Amino acid sequence: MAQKVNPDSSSERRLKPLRERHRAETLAAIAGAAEEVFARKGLLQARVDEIAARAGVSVGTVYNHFRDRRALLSGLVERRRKELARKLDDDLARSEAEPFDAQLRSFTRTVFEHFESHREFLAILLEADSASLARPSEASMELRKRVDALAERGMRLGALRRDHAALWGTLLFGAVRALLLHELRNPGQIPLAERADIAAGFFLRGAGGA
Amino acid sequence: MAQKVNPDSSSERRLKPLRERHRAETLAAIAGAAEEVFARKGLLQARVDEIAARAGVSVGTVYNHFRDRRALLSGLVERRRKELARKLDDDLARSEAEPFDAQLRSFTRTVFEHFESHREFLAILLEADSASLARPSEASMELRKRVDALAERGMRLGALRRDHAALWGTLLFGAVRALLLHELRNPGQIPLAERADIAAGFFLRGAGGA
Amino acid sequence: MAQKVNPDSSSERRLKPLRERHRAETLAAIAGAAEEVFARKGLLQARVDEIAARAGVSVGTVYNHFRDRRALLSGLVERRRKELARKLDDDLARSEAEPFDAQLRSFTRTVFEHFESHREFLAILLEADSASLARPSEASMELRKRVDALAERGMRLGALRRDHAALWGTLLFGAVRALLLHELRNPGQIPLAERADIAAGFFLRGAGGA
Amino acid sequence: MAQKVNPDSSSERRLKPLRERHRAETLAAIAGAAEEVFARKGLLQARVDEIAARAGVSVGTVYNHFRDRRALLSGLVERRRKELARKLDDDLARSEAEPFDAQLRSFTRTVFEHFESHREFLAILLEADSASLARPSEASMELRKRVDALAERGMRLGALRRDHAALWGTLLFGAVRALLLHELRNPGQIPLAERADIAAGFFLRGAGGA
DNA sequence: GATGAATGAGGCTTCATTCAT
DNA sequence: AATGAATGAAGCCTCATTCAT
Repeated sequence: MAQKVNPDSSSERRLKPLRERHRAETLAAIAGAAEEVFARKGLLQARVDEIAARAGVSVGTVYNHFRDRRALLSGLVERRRKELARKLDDDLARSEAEPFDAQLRSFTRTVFEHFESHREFLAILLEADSASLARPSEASMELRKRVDALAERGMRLGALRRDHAALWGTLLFGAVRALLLHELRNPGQIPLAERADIAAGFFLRGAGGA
Repeated sequence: MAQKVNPDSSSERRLKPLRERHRAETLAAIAGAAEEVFARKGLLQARVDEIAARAGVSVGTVYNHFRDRRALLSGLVERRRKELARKLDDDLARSEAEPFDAQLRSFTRTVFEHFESHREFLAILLEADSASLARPSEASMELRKRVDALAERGMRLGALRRDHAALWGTLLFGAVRALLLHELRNPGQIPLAERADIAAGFFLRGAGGA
Repeated sequence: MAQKVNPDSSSERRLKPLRERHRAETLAAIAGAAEEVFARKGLLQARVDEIAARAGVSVGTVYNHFRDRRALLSGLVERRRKELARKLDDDLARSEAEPFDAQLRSFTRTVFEHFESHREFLAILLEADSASLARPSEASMELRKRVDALAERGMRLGALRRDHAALWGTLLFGAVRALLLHELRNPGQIPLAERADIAAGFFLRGAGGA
Repeated sequence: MAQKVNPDSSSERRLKPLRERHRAETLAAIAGAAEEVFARKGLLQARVDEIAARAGVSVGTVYNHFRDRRALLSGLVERRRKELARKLDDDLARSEAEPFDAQLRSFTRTVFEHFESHREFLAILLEADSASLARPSEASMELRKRVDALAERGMRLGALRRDHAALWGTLLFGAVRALLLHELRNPGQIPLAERADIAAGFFLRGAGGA
């Protein structure tokens, strides 16, 4: 393959990506550290300089990447939520043809898996969600859209009743959240796969008798 | 026997109760103000100064009644939780003989009513609940006991399945919480009584189709 | 003996002394508590309300007896110093005819005995002495007068040199103070009587060889 | 070997030392200001704000260098004590071969000189010494070691009696302290050199007659 | 860009003192 | 004269943010 190289710009070409790569690495380090510190200390007590220290950079560097503390936090939250949103989109697309029951289980499973890999940060998401009652974030809305879309499918397929259409999303979310909290407080008690099934089963059939 | 009552000494007798009454009033004023300010500004941003000002007392007075900011907040939360716990006890006692379905509706109704009368403070309870993931408060445990007791009754009456006995409490709580959040974000959309019925219905039967 | 009693005023006569006696008791209780608390917590950290509590009275009562915190403290110090001054006066008068050597030992012994009976408060006196470098208190001057009078006697009797007349008082005080401090830090190591002798001996002859 | 020195990179090399130098200057400014303010206002009344202002820095900067007010104060005291300890070590080494009489005078002279150059801070040292009766600081112990070492020499040389070996250090300290206090209250009355001689003379021979 | 010392507004808490009862 | 809740000025300390190097 012929390489079209402009000798003069080659170093420049490489330079930028290099810098960008380095920039990205720094950013990732900060984000990772922030995630950990926010998770460990809580939204209130997490301090910027501790995040910087844990990321192995100076405070100044943190502020070169994020406008302020608020931006750092919300950036993180949004990032994780978008990640989850993407996964859920894949999921919804993949399971389109399956019966609703399977779609629902796939959905809850994806959610539980996502939290499993960022378990530490879970507390933050739960907290942030409650703390900003007034103004649900954009990413939070994005998530809601997926849940609502799933609920809509369920109703279309006749798997969900239509009597409280507007609430199914909220309630599915609530059931998942409750199990996540349970898992946080009683770690390792119920295997992930089962948790997903329980959430889906409860959402569909409730706790009612035989 | 003739009672030798010195009318002047009665003032002495009344002295202590009077002070105590006044002290209690001050306490109530502080608690009320704190509830409002914490609710309006959030757990993070509420300032002791502002609470004192709104209560019409000086900062020092706040600290005469609460060791520190933390104690003020947790005191409030505990107080409200205990209040609710008491109401739920009454409720459980009153509805003992009724069918489980009715007991459950009564229970959820009491919870919604409680939050309705302290709507401003609701955000705090929800927040505080998540924020203290590690160490659920005593009062929080008290509430859980009531939910678990109700679930136990349900299972005894054959109204609830036994397959996930340990989770029913958590899930009922989750459903109620979800509807509370929905109400907070869409105020006045669903009447209280109906909310209670929806929560109970969903818990028993899920969202699954006809 | 005929008692000349005015029947109308008799109750009044007894009343006043009674009240005064009671007043004196309260005062003593406060002073005692203050002495203890100042000694235990230090001049800086001793709090008025703790003193009141330990005296078994309310804060208000403390302020009925002392203008302010400063007056309470200096009152105490002055009181103890005056007590010591009185004892030293007795001492000086009693030992007037004895040889200087004996007078000196008697003097130091009285000082050590005084501190022995208020050991806890000793730290305060030492502290207060240094702390108020600028303005030695009136009572402090009173004490100095006694020491200086003793030194003057010593010189008159030819027992003390005259080369540094103005300093003997200071140096005697210094020697006594040093031994008091030693005792505080190594309690019970040297019996009181010996301490007095050591101080007197050192003051007269120094530490120099045979 | 040719040294490839990039002049531009030298600035990088100098960067850290420069900052460190500046940091050290700030520290010195704070320490100096603290010394002055503590001396002028007293251990009790000196405020951190004022120290910062006088040092020409913000409060925060003070706290970047000292954990808290207590650390600031004890840091200062320790620093001065260590300084004196070093001087005394030099002194003890230098005068080793001289007769004890001369060693002693050299010792006291060094102490008086030290206080002369930090006269303002003297009050603090005297105060701090009494205030911390319970727990003599490390540096305070260091000083005691020097005095005790000197006393030990004196006894070895037969210049000091052995009857109260353990007390000579304490008593020498006491004599010096007494003269310092005298100087503070009657400034300029006795020249420094003479003060040192008086202290030494008194310690060796006492105040006793011809 | 990275660094990290400096900044200083902002919040919490204390505690001597007052005063209505 | 005693009480003790209320007062609020005063201090300490934190920590997000800036900026000179």
